[in-house]
Amino acid sequence: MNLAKQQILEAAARLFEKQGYHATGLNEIIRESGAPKGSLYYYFPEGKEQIGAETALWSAGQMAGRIRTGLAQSDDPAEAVRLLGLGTAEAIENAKFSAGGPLMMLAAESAVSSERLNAACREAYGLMQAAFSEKFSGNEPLARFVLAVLEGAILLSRVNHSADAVRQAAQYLETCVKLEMNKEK
Amino acid sequence: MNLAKQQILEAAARLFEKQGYHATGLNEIIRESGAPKGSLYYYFPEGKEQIGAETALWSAGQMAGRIRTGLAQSDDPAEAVRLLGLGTAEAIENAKFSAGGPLMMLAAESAVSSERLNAACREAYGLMQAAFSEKFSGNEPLARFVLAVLEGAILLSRVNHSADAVRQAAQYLETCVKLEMNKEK
DNA sequence: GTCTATACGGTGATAGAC
DNA sequence: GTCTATCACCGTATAGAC
Repeated sequence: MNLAKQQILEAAARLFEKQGYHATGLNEIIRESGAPKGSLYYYFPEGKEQIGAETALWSAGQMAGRIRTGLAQSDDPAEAVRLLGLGTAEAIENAKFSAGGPLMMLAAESAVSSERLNAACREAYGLMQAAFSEKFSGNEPLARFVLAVLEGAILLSRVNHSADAVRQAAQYLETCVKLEMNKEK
Repeated sequence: MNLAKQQILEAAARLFEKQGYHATGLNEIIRESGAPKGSLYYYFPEGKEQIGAETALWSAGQMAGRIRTGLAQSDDPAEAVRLLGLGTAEAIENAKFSAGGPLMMLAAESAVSSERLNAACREAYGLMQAAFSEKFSGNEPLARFVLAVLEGAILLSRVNHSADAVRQAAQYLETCVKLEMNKEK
């Protein structure tokens, strides 16, 4: 992918994550990106919605990678989830609670209003769910549950400016996953 | 509370829930509310932020009520949570996935940008957490966990236009709560 | 309490030069 | 590929009449 396009995408991701889709202006994205001002509509001819959609998918790819790395810390799926959660909590603190990636914002804001963005977000969450599902021997419902729990906990962490919700969720999740994975055998 | 003010608040709640805080204009709120156009800055002299903050708190009061009613369906906390979750899932379908109340949107969008809105959202979530905590003999961490799970599941339901995530979460949650409540005895 | 008019900045987007 | 000028529109907020 072209450098300027990539810069725009990453700047958009940061801004969407912090303040949301509608609160972020195109000018702001260009300013923050350092990319040439004329290149925005060159690389994203369909405008802001396209930027949102591509940001969602790109960011979900990143997140899926981090999830896989985090889950690789232990062979035991339940413990792996706990460790991933603890790592996420630390990341949230380092990011000063501008956390969870742009996907949460894009997903919430587009769910009812924008067909296209919504479709992209659905696919994006699918990528993340897949990263969990691999670790859970293909148990998709469990993967989706874990994903939902982490998203919810991250939301509360943003609001409370404290990663406690995520740390606690990690703890509870370990139990849930252990239980569910044993049931299968 | 004055009728016009109440109308504005409820219209704002609906719009914030559907499309978010920044995507909703003051004009739109007035149009939707049916309240006199001149009354907006009369009842909300501090403007949009005040509307957001009061909407968050009012809506959280409503939600806390619904949570209490839902949880009253069973004496067993674990089963009560499952029933509340199933009821929520149905409500989401009826609302055509414009779900979860305005609080989720307000919280996500204001977490980093607006000090005042963020404070209101924090308090609002506190009200909801309290409604759970009562049922869990004061177990605040568990209450917060359940709250986080439901918020996360609602987010995924919005994205996927399917209440499945909430139904499944309700199922998993019953197990979690049962486990945690037994541990205490 | 409510209304209208208005200020002023910002929005996403397009056209055409280079 | 990039820039600048410009578009029409919408945002929030205020002033002052009634």
